[in-house]
Amino acid sequence: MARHLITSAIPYINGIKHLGNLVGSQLPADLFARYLRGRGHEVMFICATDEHGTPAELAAQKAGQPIAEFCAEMHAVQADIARRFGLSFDHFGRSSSERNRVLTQHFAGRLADNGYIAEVSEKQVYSVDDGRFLPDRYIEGTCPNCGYDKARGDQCENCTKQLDPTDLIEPRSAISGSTNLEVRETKHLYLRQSALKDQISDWIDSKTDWPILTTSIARKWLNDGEGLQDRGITRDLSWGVPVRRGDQPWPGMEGKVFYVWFDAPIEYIAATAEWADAQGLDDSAWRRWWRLDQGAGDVTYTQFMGKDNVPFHTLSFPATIIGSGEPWKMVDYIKSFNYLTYDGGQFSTSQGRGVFMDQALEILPADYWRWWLLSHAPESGDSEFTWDNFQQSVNKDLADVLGNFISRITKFCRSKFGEVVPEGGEYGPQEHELIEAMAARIRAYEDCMARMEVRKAAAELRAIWVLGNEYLQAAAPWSTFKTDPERAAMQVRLGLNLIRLYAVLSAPFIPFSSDAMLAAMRTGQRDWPGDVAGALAVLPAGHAFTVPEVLFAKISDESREEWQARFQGVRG
RNA sequence: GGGCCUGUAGCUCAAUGGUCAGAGCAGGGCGCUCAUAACGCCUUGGUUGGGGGUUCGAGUCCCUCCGGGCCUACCA
Repeated sequence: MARHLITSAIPYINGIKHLGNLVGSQLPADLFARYLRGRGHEVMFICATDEHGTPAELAAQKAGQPIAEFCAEMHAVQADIARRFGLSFDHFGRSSSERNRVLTQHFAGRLADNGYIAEVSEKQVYSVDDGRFLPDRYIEGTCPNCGYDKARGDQCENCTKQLDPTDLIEPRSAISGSTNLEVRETKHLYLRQSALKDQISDWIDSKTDWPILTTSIARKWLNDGEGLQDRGITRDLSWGVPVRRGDQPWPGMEGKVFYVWFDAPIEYIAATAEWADAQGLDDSAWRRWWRLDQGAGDVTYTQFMGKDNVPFHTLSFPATIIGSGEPWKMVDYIKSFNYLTYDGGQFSTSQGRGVFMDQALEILPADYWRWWLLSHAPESGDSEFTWDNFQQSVNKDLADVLGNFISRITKFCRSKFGEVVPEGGEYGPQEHELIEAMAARIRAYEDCMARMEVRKAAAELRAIWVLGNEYLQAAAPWSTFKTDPERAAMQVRLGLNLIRLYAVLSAPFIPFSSDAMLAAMRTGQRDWPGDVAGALAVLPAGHAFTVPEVLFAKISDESREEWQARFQGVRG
């Protein structure tokens, strides 16, 4: 039994996430966590909401709520949706927690003590009417290059030219439209990543088994231009972790907060502490996951994230940890994902394009989404969601291959033997062949899971389901029943046991259906099958079961067309 | 502009430089009748984006051209 720490990139607080966000981090992390738990390992699966930053403040403002209230509400909403998607976090924390405030300030203090913090004075655009400094992209104006009148301060979306806010002609606040802008001097703390570059670079080089997507992004940032640059870790905002040097004030930094990307990864640690608090445990309970000097030496730590998060997890956060000089657990494996696109374009939170998590659950059970998303996870490149493909895959895999298998065996049993596992008969060559084939498939499935090859794991699981149909076809209990009822009984008994086995094996992908299958078989025995023959004898003759309702209703053409139309345009 | 990823059957994807480039779906044929008109078996289908090169051997390595995507450091 091993100990696995798993974190999913923490979703931003400003709204309900779409399916692209889900498949890029939380869902595969959940798959992995459920699998490892199923294998009997000790798992700590952590997620949280990422609550700081300008977009959160603006979203709250737009909603007409105080920021703290807005975040509390949105956190509850996201937590509820996550639960309904079956995301099995041990704790779903909040980056605005007291635990994170203390830890973030602690790390900053340690970094300063070790000489990895620089104070830098810089000039930034201040909007007098908004009463706030504006990040570059919140300044709009006319592009000096192409004349586009909605160019942003960081880049013109029309001609793609990189811009500085001061390049813009007639600049205005993207928040209020105010042109009452001025350049003000402000002081910020910078994390001296450049001083840690060699250590980070060596560390990345040691990770030879990481996905290319992960290491290539890291190397690009390490080696591009003049190499890894220092990064500002404070902002002039009111909502965030107040800048302090450990538990001491930080002279000259009054009224400023830490940059959201500085405190967000620290929340992985803080959320584990929040978990301990919620469980009524003391600090040693979470430190044994995070401190190498307090029991985390045998922990394997895996992070899941979309590719846009990779620089922060391969560079900034490691810089924070290394720079602290303290023995914190660092990540062992980073599984990163490309993007899921929607019907040829991008999912877009701002434009409401695509399917959002709450909407997805309104129209179909979570397992439908889980299965499709995971079996089409964007691992080697971006992958595309289309309603046609979704309907076809889900109907074929879940309804026809798995669901119908369960129907045919349970209903056949009921009609010939009643709702009880029948007695009699002994295995012949077909059964031994099945067991052998099953064992090989399960091993392949385990290998894929261990390597976090999500799509391949899904394909193996599906092949395992197919074995059941192949067996039934070959064994044909409906024929043997006529001449050799005992043999038919043995075949049906094996078929019923396959359902339980499938429930156990499928649980990481489709946990709700897995529960329904076990409930129908009236068993709670969900041990991972070490010995396949034994696993197929768990339900003994005489064991009562219930023929389940249709587990996976098919998606009709009418529904598909309706949803296709509904989600084409703007959310609403 | 620079960098990275990607291009394989109608579709979605596999393939440590080494048998005849493989699966699933879709298409075609046959079988079965327990089952959600489901399942099983067989089968059609590819000049691996184009062109050069290295090699005994290239989907895989190199060069070049074409197409798609992403990143480029103050959104997170």
